Amino acid sequence: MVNFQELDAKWQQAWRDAKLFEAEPDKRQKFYLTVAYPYVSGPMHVGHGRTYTVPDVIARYKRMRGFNVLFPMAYHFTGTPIVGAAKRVARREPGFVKVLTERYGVAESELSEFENPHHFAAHFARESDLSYRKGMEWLGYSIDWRREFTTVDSHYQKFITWQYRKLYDAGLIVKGKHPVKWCPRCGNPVTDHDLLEGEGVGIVEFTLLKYRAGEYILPAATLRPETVFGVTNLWLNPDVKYVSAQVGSERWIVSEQAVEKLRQQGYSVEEVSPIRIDFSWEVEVPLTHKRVSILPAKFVDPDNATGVVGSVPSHAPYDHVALLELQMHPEALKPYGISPQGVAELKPISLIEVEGFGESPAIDVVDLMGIKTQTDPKLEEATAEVYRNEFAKGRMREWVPEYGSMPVPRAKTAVRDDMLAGNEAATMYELSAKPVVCRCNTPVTVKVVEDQWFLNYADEGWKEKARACLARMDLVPPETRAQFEHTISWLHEWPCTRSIGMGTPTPWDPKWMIESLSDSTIYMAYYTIAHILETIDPAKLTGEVFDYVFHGKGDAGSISSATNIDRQALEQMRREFEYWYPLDYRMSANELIPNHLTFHIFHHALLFPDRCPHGIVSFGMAVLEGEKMSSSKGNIIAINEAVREHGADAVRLYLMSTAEPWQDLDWRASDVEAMQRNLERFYSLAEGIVTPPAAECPSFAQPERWMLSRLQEHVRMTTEALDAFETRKAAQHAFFHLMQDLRWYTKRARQPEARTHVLKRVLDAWLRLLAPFAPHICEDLWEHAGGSGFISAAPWPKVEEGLVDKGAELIESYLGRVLEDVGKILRVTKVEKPKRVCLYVAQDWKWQAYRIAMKRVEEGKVDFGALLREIGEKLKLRLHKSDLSKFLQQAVQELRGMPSEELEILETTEIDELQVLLEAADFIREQLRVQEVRVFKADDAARYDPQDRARLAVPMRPAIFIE
RNA sequence: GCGGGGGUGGCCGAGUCUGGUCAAAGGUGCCAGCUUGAGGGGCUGGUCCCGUAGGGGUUCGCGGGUUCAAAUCCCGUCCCCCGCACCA
Repeated sequence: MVNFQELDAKWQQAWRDAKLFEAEPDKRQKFYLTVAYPYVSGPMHVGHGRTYTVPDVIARYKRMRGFNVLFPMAYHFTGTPIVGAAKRVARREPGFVKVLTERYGVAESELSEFENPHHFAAHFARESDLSYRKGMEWLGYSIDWRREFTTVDSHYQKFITWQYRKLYDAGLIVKGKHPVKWCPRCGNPVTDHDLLEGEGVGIVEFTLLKYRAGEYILPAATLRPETVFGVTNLWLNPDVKYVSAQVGSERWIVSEQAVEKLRQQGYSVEEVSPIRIDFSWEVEVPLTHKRVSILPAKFVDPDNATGVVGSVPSHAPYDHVALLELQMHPEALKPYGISPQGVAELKPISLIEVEGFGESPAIDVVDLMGIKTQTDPKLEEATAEVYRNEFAKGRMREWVPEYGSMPVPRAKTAVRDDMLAGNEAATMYELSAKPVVCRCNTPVTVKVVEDQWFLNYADEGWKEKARACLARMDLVPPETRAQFEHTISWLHEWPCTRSIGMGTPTPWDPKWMIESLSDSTIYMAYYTIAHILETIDPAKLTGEVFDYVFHGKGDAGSISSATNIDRQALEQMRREFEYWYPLDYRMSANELIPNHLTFHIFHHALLFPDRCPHGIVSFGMAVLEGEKMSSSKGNIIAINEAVREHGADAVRLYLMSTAEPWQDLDWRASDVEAMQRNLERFYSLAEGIVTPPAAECPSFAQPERWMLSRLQEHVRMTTEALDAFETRKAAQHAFFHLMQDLRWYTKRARQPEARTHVLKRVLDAWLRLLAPFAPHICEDLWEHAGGSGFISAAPWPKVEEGLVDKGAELIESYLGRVLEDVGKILRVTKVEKPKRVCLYVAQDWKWQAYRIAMKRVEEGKVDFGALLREIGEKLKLRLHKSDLSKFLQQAVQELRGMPSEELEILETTEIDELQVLLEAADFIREQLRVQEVRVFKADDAARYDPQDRARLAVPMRPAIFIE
């Protein structure tokens, strides 16, 4: 049994000692690839294992192809989740603490240190046995660790400062306001990680339509401003406490609960006093200036927006049902002094037409769902149904002034914008669902943050640059291009600063931090100089330094004297950057295309216009036994545990051979175990090949020619696959398919010396093909086999065209088919122990006729009669026309179904069936476990053929007789 | 809804662009035989249905079409997954 753990450690140490992966600029062609650095909010799990093994395999492959490869790694600390996790420790949340202590091996006594986010992050980045650094080392990644950094290092912060100064100076950063989820008690914005309840809840924008009633304004909240043309009345809830308040220069009436929310959203709200609603008021609808009455409705929720709602019964199920109830129970109106007659006369006004619905979609849906009261919970669903259909398929009706026949989405924004412009409306944000509760147990609200900074991805000039960059890029898989293009068009202002979390202070407004996605767009450039920067006092890293290194501005001498940085260090950085950049391939998750990866393109297009990245490889997701993983809940397989159990190479090979990088990967423990066994088998097989002394090179027989030809095929396929990042396909050829061919060969081989020679030759190439996937085992076997140096630095095998032998392959598949046919017969006839197998190969005239037919088939249409005549004349056959015709019919049909490639091989190969079968007779006998195999020509008068089978013989298909 | 991707044998998945070698690679699971100190490992064979001669039948979400020929091309239809932002 192999001790993989020992073997892994041995070679990892050897690589370290040899500084094998420390990349320095030199004369060779470079290959620079990066993968998204990990966000370290927990241990490295098998999903990360896949993500980071792919670039390592590619890096190792490219190195063997002779490239000078740079593969660096860093850690992302920026943002809030790590801070959030530290807070959870500080609160000693039982579930979270349990995961940390029981699952992730954090000692109880250390917990207090984990209240510090830096400690928390550093622990999972480097310290823990489950950390990324250890995981990557244990997996044997060929990373240049000298360039490692974290995004909160002061050197990195200087780099981000430079980047954002540049963007700011380019006028691509704009100021604005935007709504965030906010915890009033913590006084902070909150993210999903900070929530006790309400994960994934969004923020929706309400338009407040200003209904006028004398001196008052009743701001009715709606998600659908375009329906203002269908308003029949206003709803207020008689059980709700309303207040009047001075909002700017206006006097608003809103629910008590709305006051604080309005304030948080930037409204000045003063002189708040309770007010009794007088339901006899009439109000004036904005835009249409129609006068409508106020009616009581229980469904109006004071906690939702303003607690004032306009009624559009034709298009809002709630409104329709509430109105219906009032019309059926006029007595309910009495306490409010409302005339039942007026209510009875209210009719829904239809203003949107929707295919597949009648006059009023709301009424249709309510009827269909059998909803009777405004407290029916099904109303939510009905509302969603109506909104969805109207938004997707609806058009404004012809009669609607100005907006007539407009599609609903356009009318919606047009009406809103026009009303806002005319001060007939205002905007208010609200959570899309409730409750949303902060971890401090306080309900979350929406706050409008003022003077937020945005990256202006809406800038057309910038978009154009990004598009130009994208157009030159290689995207893997190519289908992602549409997604990138779409994202570039659709992306607009992105809030790039935050008030909480870790990160770099915004250079011109240090109370803000650069947000985490925004500080991870060009760090690939940073890697090129990271190890040199480390030797420099960060205080000296002015903008001029980076201008020189990245843009070649100024000269090293004057910058050196201005900053006191060693001139050589400056020049070296410039050299490194010029050598390595642009980046060759960037790898990341495909779910990041809509932000991270597209930002990456935008920022490069602007800051490194001449050094745009060459390509992006987008990865699929990873799941665990079909289930999603979550590190905060602990239901993950830590990659380090898997490596300890199965060895690095089994894990690597498993991850690479199960799915292509862009496909989703499902980690299945039982399959990983199987892979480990496969590798053990491989190891002992290889040892068996290595051990015997090398044999002289005798002449090759058919099995040898076949094996060496197959090897070339696998070399070719593996190479092509890796060039296309198809790790799965590559692994299939480099491991499984080659293994299978080798099994066949060992059965087929007859001469021991040739066998030893060929096996050693195959293994030499095989180890190198497999080295990117299973580097530890391959190093070990390489050493045993007497290979020179590290296999990690050995040249990649080349296809030896001279060994490609399609004829030998044809013969071997012919043999395989004969064997299969005999096997089939044995099975069907249930003959247990056959005594004798006789094979009859087609007589010469059949072959001659076959070859003529082959030519005609290759030319295209076959005139059967002409073919029959041609053959008759040429061969001067003395046999029944019907025999020839029958044979030809079958032959032509078979030939027609043959792919042209195979037809060509068949045509150019002289194959002597009799000879082939005679030589393979022993082999066939062994395989079928029969006593005797006899081979005849079908027209051999002396043949043994008691059942006259021989007449069935066809070229490439001998007749068979079994006793 | 918008944008992107996908539905293949017990399971995972290749094959689809460029129609024919496709009853459909490979892995895994299951069954049988051999091997071995073992029910563990290795090796060999089988694994849609029927068949005592290499054959036939029915299959690649569903329905239709094009073609000598369709898992592959076209039309329709159902279902699943991912992203839709201020979050890594």
